[in-house]
Amino acid sequence: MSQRRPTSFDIAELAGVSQPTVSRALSGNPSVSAETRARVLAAAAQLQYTVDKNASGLRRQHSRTLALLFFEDLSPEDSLINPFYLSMLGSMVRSCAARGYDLLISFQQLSSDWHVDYEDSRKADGIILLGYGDYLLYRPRLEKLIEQGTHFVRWGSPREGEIGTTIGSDNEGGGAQATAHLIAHGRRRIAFLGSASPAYPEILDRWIGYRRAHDEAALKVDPALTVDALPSEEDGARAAAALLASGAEFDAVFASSDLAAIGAMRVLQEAARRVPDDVAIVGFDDLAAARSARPSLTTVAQDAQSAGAALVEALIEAVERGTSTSRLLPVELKVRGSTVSG
Amino acid sequence: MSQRRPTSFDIAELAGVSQPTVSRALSGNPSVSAETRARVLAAAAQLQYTVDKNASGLRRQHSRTLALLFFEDLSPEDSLINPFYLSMLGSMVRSCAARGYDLLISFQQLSSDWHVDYEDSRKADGIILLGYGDYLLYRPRLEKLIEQGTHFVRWGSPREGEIGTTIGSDNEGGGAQATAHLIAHGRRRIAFLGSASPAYPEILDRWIGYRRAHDEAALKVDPALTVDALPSEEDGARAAAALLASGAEFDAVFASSDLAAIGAMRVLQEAARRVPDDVAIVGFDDLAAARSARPSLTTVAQDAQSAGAALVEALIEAVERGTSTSRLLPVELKVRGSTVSG
DNA sequence: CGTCGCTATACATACGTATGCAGCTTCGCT
DNA sequence: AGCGAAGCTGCATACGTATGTATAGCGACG
Repeated sequence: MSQRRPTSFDIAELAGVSQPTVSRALSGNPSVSAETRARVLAAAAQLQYTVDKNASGLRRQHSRTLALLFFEDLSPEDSLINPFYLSMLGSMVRSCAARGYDLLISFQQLSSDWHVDYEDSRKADGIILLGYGDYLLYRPRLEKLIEQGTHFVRWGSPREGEIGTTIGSDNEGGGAQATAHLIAHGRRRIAFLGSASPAYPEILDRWIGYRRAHDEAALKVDPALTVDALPSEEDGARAAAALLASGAEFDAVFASSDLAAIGAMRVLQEAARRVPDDVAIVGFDDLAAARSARPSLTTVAQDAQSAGAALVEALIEAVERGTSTSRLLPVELKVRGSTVSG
Repeated sequence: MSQRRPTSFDIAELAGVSQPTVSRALSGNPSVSAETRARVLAAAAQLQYTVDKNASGLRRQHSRTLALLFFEDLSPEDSLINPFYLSMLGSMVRSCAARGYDLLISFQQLSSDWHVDYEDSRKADGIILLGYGDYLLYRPRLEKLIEQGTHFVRWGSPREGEIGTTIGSDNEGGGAQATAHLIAHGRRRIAFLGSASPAYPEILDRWIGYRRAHDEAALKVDPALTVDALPSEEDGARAAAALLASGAEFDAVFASSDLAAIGAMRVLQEAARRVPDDVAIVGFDDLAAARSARPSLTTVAQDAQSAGAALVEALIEAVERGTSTSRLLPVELKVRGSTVSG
């Protein structure tokens, strides 16, 4: 019953033309007459013909496939991907589909050997890199990719001296906005939950924005109020606990991620600090969880839809035209219940 | 600088053997002597050779790639994938990698034409189907897949009369457990937020469990307490509002998904019903959001890790051996603050 | 000592497509 | 009418791999 699947030769025979003509007709080559094209299309439809992508890829030396590579330092086993990346997934898939590309997906431990051989093995024409992780571990891999001539685009912090094409949010601007918002509402001792280390450039940028807002308000940044926290609920909780234990005074928290903010909010509430009366909290990302937190979380929204689309567009541009440009995406402060009552 | 990538002929020349010997050596064919194999492997490593998967796939007529197909009725634009599916993603990717398969990812609107041509176009050897949607729309597509001889596995409700290989949680058992738990804590008027319609077999099964638990406790099910709700926060909120508006008395809610439960909890709290004192709430899925809800949400946990692995294993079995078996995965009730105080 | 059998390798080929090139037809221009 | 050009189409081929079949080498046994 299930016959051998039809090839372009079968279409050719049915349409009364040669196989090359079938190939040209289907690919929209203008040297095929309209009448012939119509016959070929009809035959193809009749036999439910689809191009064999293996053969096509072999012949054309590219696959019209992009590889999406998540990598994480943390959570080696349960590999919980950062929800923000996940929310990009939809728009990446849609953008790929709109451009006729497929999307291959994969995880890597940053600490692993990282044989990024999708492009090597011709399964993908280019790679989208997505992940938090120690930049000092990360950067040498990027250098190797460039050396190999691999097309890739990454989500990160586009700034001077960055390597490769980088798409990212305006982290510094977002950090400044968030902090300025807190200052405008009378907060003076604002803790930063994140890391001012160059190992995490995105978070560093948010911290730079935090500092800039202080400068602009002629306030001093107290180093005791900066506590390391990776973007996870557990780490945010841990950092908030450490902050409480340190005895430092603070009337606001700017967390470098929503997850950390939510973890911190839980710990602070359990310690009987009222949010936002005693402590105002701002996060970063605008995950769904930010909206459903109680109180709802004021946060700097990154536009995951645009981000995913921008990554795909940039990579396709790199693959097809060899050029590509880094981009900085705007962010937007969403004011909610964790900073203003009511 | 960036030379033409090496082929098996280059390896052959370097190792002083023929191209077929290279192919056999790399694929572990036992007819190659250990000494020759070692020479070939060394040459391959030296040139950083990787097999061209297009050529390999063309020759072998399969791609060692699986396609993952999300489809949704709802949210056509922002395409928010159900978080539970997303949490399967990790284990699916890992399982694929462990078996040497790649994973291709795609979305479909259930209402669209659904040209599932991944297998047709030889990009994938089989398809994993994941999604909520009206089963009456869904089933004809499955029949077509079977007719085409496509290998596929789907996440759903494995029961009598189901078509194709289906992996799913013990929804009926979970529904019964959740309901029995509420009954055991003295609740007598338990609302069900979901749908008792055959269009959503998983949800129907949860409702059947809900009814069975009532039967076993010699309680009557009040039809007025069953309210339609799709698995989304908005719909859960809407359903809870409808329930309140109906004036029906109830002292517990069993929501057929965590998202709906969280939406309902918010609405009930805003209506000054105390959780769990006035209303106990149980969800289904055990998303991360269930843990961070306030109060934390009692829920029936589905094991996303096992689920993803089981789907991949079943599909690979179908692809490689032509056999495959449906499986029912156990669930576990997680008791938290939304049903018991303290 | 010849032949058989086994092992390890080489030879030849097919998978299905896309494209450079050649050839044919038709038309227009002089 | 003759010639060139342009528009379509067919011919030949290459992409890189995997595998069926043939062959060479070698030891063993009658």
